[in-house]
Amino acid sequence: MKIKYELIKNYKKARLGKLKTNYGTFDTPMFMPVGTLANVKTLTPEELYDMHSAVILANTYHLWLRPGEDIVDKAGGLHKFMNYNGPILTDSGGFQVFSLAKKKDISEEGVVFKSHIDGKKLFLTPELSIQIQNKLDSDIAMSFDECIPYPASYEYAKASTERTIRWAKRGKDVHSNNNQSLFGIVQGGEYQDLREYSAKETVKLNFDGYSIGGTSVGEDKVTMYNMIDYAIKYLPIDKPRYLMGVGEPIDLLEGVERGVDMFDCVLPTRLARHGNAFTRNGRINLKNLKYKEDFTPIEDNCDCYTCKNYTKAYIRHLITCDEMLGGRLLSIHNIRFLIKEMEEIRESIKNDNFDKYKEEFIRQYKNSD
RNA sequence: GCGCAAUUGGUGAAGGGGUUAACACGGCGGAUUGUGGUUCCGUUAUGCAAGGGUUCGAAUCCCUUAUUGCGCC
Repeated sequence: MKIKYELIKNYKKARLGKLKTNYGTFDTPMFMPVGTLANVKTLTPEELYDMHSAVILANTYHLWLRPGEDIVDKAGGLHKFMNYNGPILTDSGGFQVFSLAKKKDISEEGVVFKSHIDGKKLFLTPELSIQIQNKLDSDIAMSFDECIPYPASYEYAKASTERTIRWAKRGKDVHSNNNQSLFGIVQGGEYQDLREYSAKETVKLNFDGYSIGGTSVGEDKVTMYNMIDYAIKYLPIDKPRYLMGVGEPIDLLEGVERGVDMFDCVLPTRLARHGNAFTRNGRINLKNLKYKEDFTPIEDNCDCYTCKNYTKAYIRHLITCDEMLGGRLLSIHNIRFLIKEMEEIRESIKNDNFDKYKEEFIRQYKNSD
């Protein structure tokens, strides 16, 4: 079956909902950790369940190159391949074309670009992206889009946005996995009328959910929040809304306030590997000398495995020595931090005090040390 | 005891009279938003074994001392 979204409650524009999938039912708004190469870097599925993580995000482009969608198919699909019994969303590869192809040639048909592994010439089309995702057998597939750089001229953004809509239709036409839902992606750059146009045209194609893409590509916060506002009012209330690639603690609050249901971001795991941890008082860098003899947990009242068992001084030691356990322990903490934040956000919506929760969270987060 | 050579930061070192002592590693700090796990950026010797001298100018030349290495009695 496809996913089903049920809107439970509104608090102004913020939404409380339930997302029913073949791998369980989950509350929204939610945060989804990124597992590009069929794993959330350094973590096991059991560890993800323990921190109440639900959906994870894997990547079409990366799995297409290695190991190849046929291998995953032979394994019995992505869930069996990676031993994950929660819902999986696959990104389409559109963002990778934007982020890691130095030379790319975008045409109506698709994108020609070079493999980041061996430089081999690749050609990815909307149809191919969907076909690969069908084989990967994720629960949610994403349309193949072009992520517009920032800044971009109006003419470029308009042409690209219109093409992304044609690509969305082409992908939908070949989509053939009845156990997989398909989301459309709103683009439009920073332009209000293009965001509106993109949202309306994408909705006409009748997807199972809608994403807001093309954010967090170098624009300032105000511009990013505007990008959400411009588009989200044209999205149907009975379908999930997913803000792609956004995951700073404050951005989650800003997104929820505007009506976003789902977020994903590499930040908690990437920051972890570089020694950074989220705390209620802002981000800290465990590499800092001041933690050398700090034998307290990252956060005293955090319920994660890391905080219940390890000290800052020990994690600093691991990170300093480039030991993988350091990145693992910090990944556990950082993901749990965002998931816990979402739990509290949902609770605050339920209790009609989201505004107050948001204000208090931001006040504390920015008042670091 | 005599002769020869060496001594530059936390480390490996470049520079053999011209001004701010190269580069690398390490250290310290920052960045990171649909992940190219090894990335990027900033900073880090007011000082060249110590002292004295020559010179407009010395890590670079000279002298003394110390330490280290090699060779010879």
